[in-house]
Amino acid sequence: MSKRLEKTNSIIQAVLSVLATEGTQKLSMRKVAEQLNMTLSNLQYYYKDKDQLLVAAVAYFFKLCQEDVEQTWTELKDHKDLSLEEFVRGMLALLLVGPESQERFLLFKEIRSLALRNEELQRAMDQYYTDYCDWFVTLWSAFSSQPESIVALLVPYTEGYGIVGNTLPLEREQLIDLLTPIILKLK
Amino acid sequence: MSKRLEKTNSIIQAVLSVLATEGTQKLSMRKVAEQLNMTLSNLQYYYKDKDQLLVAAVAYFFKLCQEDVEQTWTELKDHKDLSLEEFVRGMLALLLVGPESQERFLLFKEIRSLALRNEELQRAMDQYYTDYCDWFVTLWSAFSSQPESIVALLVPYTEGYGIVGNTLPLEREQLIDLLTPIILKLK
DNA sequence: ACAAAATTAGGTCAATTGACCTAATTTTTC
DNA sequence: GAAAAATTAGGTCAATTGACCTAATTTTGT
Repeated sequence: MSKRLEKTNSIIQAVLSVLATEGTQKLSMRKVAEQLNMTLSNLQYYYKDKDQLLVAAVAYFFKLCQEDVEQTWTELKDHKDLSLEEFVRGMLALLLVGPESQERFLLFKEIRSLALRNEELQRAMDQYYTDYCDWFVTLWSAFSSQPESIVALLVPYTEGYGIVGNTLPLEREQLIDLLTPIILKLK
Repeated sequence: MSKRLEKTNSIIQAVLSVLATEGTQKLSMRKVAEQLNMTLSNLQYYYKDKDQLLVAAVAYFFKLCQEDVEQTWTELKDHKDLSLEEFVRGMLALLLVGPESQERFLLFKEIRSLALRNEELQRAMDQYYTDYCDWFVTLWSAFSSQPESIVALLVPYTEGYGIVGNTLPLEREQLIDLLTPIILKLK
């Protein structure tokens, strides 16, 4: 990894850190530089304006998420002794993020908030979700003849769960019990 | 309705209008006053700071939504001649909002963005969703013995659909075809 | 050692914003 | 018609922010 790449990565991590701890409204170039013990000038040497910084940070974040899902998928797949049902339950447990992934989901919310009035970010997010769905379809196609249905069910559901999950009349475990047979029937 | 109430209502409508057209970041006391052809001083005569204004606006918005929901409730009640399947399909068609309800959904997103770093608004939203789920459970309990499951399925799904609905591998009609039998099986 | 890359220091500038304030005037209410 | 409520006018003040700039210095790669 080139020095420049190392640096831009650390910058972007600082952006995400500020975003997670203080939110969109308080995210400024100065604050990011401060967190890195870096000069504002130097930060601007790498990202000449805030927009470029945000776009880069969002791209980085999406890449991280995709890698996470990919890793869990292969881990579950390597578990040859898992039944299909156990596999589905494992995926659901991953997707219906509990309090452990709170920060990540908080970041999702902040980024959504940023993208709301930023066309470039909006496009980037749409692209991310499209790619994510495509990829997810190919994964499920190993188990089902209608992977599109599974994806079209799971992706919006997990998004929505992150928003209203704590106000539902069922607990997370019950949701997994509810969803698992539905997925299994989409063979 | 008292004069004061009329005025505060018009103020709050202006807040929502600015929120819908320009978004959270560009919402300022001055802009709201400007939209009302009102002095900043006068606006501050009614709401002494921005927080009070936001809290009032969000409460108003939720009340509107609740009223909508209530109206749909009575409309559904009057339609006694619908088959269960038609009923479910109709409900799904309503919930999977198309471009027609864009503005309302945009407002939802903006308010979510506001609430992200405002505990009072956060509590208000949670309360709104909880009430909404309760109401929805009572509605479905007329058709199913597990209305909680239906609600726990539909509410997050429709939330998520509003976010990622346009990037899914299935069209809206196909989604309704997919979801209807799932709901019908939860009897 | 030399050139390029990275970094610091230190600034300017215009714009926005929330929070305050007072005095005068108009409108409403009773 | 008098008191209360609503409204205007006009301001101040401190803080933040993004964007921009230049000159000097240090670090790194080769």
